[in-house]
Order: sequence, then structure tokens, then C-alpha cells
Amino acid sequence: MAIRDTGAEQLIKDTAKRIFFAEGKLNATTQDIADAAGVTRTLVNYYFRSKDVLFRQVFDESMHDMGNRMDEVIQSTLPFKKKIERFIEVFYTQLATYPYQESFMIAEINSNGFSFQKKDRPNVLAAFLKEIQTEMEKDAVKKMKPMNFLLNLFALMAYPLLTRPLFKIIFELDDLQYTKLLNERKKMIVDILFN
Amino acid sequence: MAIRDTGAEQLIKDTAKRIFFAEGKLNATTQDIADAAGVTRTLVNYYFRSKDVLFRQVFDESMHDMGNRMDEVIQSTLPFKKKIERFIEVFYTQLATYPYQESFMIAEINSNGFSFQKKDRPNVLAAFLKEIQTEMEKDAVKKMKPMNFLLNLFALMAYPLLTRPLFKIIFELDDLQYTKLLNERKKMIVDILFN
DNA sequence: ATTTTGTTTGACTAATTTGTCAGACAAAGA
DNA sequence: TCTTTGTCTGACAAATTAGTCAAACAAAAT
Repeated sequence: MAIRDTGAEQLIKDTAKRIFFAEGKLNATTQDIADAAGVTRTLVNYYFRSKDVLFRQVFDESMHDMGNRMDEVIQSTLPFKKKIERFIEVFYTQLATYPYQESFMIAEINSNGFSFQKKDRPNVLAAFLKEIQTEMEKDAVKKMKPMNFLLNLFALMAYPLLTRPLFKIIFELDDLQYTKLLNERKKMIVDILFN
Repeated sequence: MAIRDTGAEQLIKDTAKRIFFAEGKLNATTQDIADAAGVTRTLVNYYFRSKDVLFRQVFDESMHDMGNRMDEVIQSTLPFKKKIERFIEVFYTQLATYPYQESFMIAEINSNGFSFQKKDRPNVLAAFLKEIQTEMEKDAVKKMKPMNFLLNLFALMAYPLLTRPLFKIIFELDDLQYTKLLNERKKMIVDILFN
């Protein structure tokens, strides 16, 4: 009965994440993943019965991880502005190792819909929206729907990463220059969001 | 020698655009497109030798259209702020009919790279960046790298559209409510960008 | 009317990718 | 040692998708 954990299952998942999120190969086949993991494709089917199951599992876990990482910051006792700065930092760190994660998530949701178990963490978001509201009343940030404040935060952080290959060409920048531009944004985003 | 234009070629392209950009079926097959257009798949191969050619043609044309629409606004004689407002309006109109266009472009660039003929319109962007710079010196907008101003503009416009299915669920909004939220953003984006 | 030429299709082939299954292999238990 | 059981593989079958080709069709030209 005991599982003999050889690490293969985790290896396959990690490899899949690397291919999807780090290498941006959004349409990788199971063979691609098996090859990259150094196992046979049959083994992928042994652990995950089908391609869909593997994809969904990778998707769900990543979604969950991301949620946890952010909740942790949101629920911390830091003062609001520090909290946002920390939030940006966490987001950028994650995207440094997995630059295509957002892309993958968005594409996946667009094509295969989205089933999300939001029964857990029921009021984390609500509490944070309320905290934002409070800051607005203190005139610390521009008055708007708190949801829009959050959308703005994510937009300013994520969009330049999502569109990196596009804007690299539009602006005629090399990788290093674009990375520099991105890093300058961390401070700028805070400046924009706060009065 | 004369082409007997039956409209089939254009029909196929338009249908492809509809499926990709309006319905968000990013991984549609040539069969899907043929079916939706009411023609046989063979005909798709008659006009466009391969799937890749069709995809690229749709991609290039859309990219070009979008570029033109935006250049038109950028090169207009409107005062700067009006120009930005008009820009947002144009962008929103386009995304109302083709909500998934950005998604498609990004995914396409991520997986298949990007060859862009930027020999045309060589200085449109440069001129606009300069105009932004001038506005910064007049203190009309926050001081930053003009490129970042542009990135912010696009981010604030596009991101909430890209992630619509995701944030609909996160915020627990229905379609109508989300659309309302989006529309409120038009004015807000201007408020954020300008002093 | 007949030929020509561009358009469209059905049937076929090829390529790619996924899924299954019997059996090999190796670690643990008897 | 022998058996059991979980892990892994190679060979095969199935499904999906893309591409080709000869021939049917229809509009124009002769």
C-alpha cells in the first residue's frame, strides 16, 4: 500500500511548470514535458491519467501558491504603504523566475474556463478592500472604487511583464534595458498609486 | 488571369478574427474556422497554403490595423490630454468588438516570436515620446521615463480586459457589473496619468 | 457552344499527439 | 529466496489535425 515516492511525480510537475512558466512554451505537448523531465511519456500518463489532469493540477497548484503568497502579505501587520511595496516586491520576485506564469493563467482561463474554489479565504479580499477604502478616506490614495485600486496595482505590475516581447521591439530595447525599465517601475508604481 | 473574388478569402480571414479575437478560442483548428465560415477546410488551404500562413496573415493585418488606428490619434493635432482621452476611447471601442485580441497577440508572440516590419512609421513613436517629455516639463503629467508613461497607459487600459474572466470571479461580479467597472475606468485612467 | 481558368469540394495521405496495456524492473515483505 | 507491489517502459492503437490531389463546378473568354 505504501507509496514508494521516487520523486518522479513531483519532477514531472516541476518540469511542466518550468516549461510553461519559465520558457513560455504554452502549447507544450506531454512528450515535450516528458523529454525535458528525462522520463517516458508513458510515465506522465501513469501519474496523471491524461494531459488535462496534469495541466489542471499545475494550474491549480500555481494559482493556489500565488494566492497564498499574496494573502500572506495582505494579512500582514505592515502599514498600508509598506504592504503595497512588499506586495510589489513579492510579485516581481515570482515573475523573475516564472515570467510567463500570468500569460499561461490567462490563456488557460480564456480557453478552458475557470473553476475556482474560493470557499477558503472568504474574507481576505473583503478585508483588504476595506483597508483600501480606509486609506482613501485618509486621503492617502486617490479616491476610487477599491476594486479599481487593486486592478491598477496589478495592471501596473503585470502588464509590462506580459507584453515584454512586444514592447521590447516597440521600444527597441534589449533584454537588459527592459529589465532595467521594469525595475525602475517598482518605485514609480507606488508614486502613482499614492498621493 | 483576373481574380474572380468571391469573397471567400476575406470571409475566412474575418471568421478567423472573430473566433480568435471575439470568441477567445485561441487554439482553434483550421476545421473550426472553416466550419464557422461555412466552407470546407480544403478551401482554407487553397487560399492560405497552411495554417501558419493564415495565422500570420491574420496576426499581421490586425497588428497593422491597430497600429494605424493608434497612429492616427497620436499624429492628430489634438491637445495632449484630449489626445490621450481619444486614445483610450479608440482602444476601448476596439476591445468591445475584439475582447481577446490582446490575449491572442501576446500568446502568439510568446510562442512564435515576432517579426515586425517597423521600417514604416519610423518616427511616430519617437515624436510621441518627445511630446510626452514636453508635457512632463510643463508638469502636466508626473515626471518619469516617457516609455513608462506609455506602458502605464496601456497597462491601465488593457490589463483589466485581458484578465476579465479572472477578476470577474475574484471580485464576484457578473458581466454587466464588470463592464460598468471598466467604463468607470476611462475617466479614472486620465485622472491617474495627469497631475 | 466550347474552351479556358479560377473556385470549390470529397476522398485520401501524412503527421502529430494522446491514450492503453502487457510486461519488465526493482524495492519491500514474507 | 520467492512473492508481492509499486514504478517504469516499449510497442501498439486511437484520435486529432494538417496537407494534397484529382476532379467537379461555374463564371468568363474565345
